[in-house]
Amino acid sequence: MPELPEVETVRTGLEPVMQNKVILKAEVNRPDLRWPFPPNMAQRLTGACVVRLRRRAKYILVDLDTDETLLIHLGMSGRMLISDMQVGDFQLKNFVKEKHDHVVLYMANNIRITFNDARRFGMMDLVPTPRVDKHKLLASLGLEPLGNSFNETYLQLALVGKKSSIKNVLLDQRIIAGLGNIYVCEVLHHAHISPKRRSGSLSKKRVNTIVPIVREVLSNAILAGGSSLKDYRQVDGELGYFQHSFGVYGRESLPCYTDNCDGIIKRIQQSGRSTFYCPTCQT
DNA sequence: ATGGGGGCCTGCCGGC
DNA sequence: TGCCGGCAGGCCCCCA
Repeated sequence: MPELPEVETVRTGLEPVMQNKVILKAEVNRPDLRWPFPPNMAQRLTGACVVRLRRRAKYILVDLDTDETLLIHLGMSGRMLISDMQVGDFQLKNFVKEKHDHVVLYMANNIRITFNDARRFGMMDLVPTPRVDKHKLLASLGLEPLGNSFNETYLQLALVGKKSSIKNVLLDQRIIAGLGNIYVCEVLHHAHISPKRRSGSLSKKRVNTIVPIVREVLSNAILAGGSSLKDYRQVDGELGYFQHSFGVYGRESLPCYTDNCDGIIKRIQQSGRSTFYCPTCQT
């Protein structure tokens, strides 16, 4: 699931239970996710105090007082679970481990944070904090869509002369970092632009409309995530899997929501991935 | 240089 | 009930 808004919601949810807290113990239950964990990850996390949590694109960055940063990506199915524990739980090992609980952090505030990822497309790495931006996976990321540098001129420049479809370009993390399959579909639906359009064929005027729509769609989703984020004690503590209602994604064969449009949502494949759009109002 | 497809994994759902 | 194909919100990597 996790695109930028979901990752931001997870970061927000983790902040109060991790920031300024010491990791008493880290448990690593397998050698890898998508890639091997860094050497001695458990030992390097143990005893570290979390200084702050940041987000870059779909990555969560946990800065530690050891001058290392824990880099986390949730992949397709990664989740963070927050749960209470009794003092000493981590020594007694008496809590129930669910399938795919790959990494467990026992925090000094008697809270346990569990990284669960069925498909294991996620990743974790430990890198020196000053060099985290140079990490192979972060180095080539494009602009944050909610940052100040992302503007009409930037997008025009990024699209000019491009032969690939506007959908694939908006999905390209080297250009805009954080949009995924769902929100690209949503953005293009709002902008009334066909996902099949060659990027270079869009007028400047139409390109310009995309920028505020990206901002709006993402910030609304973050707001929705934030408001669905209850106190972890009241729910199951699962972060990263709240359900939104989407305007076009997943609505194949249903009527288009656009005002005065009587179109029916269609689903096609682009670069092997599903695209949902309205052939009537998206041109 | 860039675009497209394969592959990584497991789970779930619908059809037969 | 069981099996099978298709699908899933990510992204690296290889090939043309």
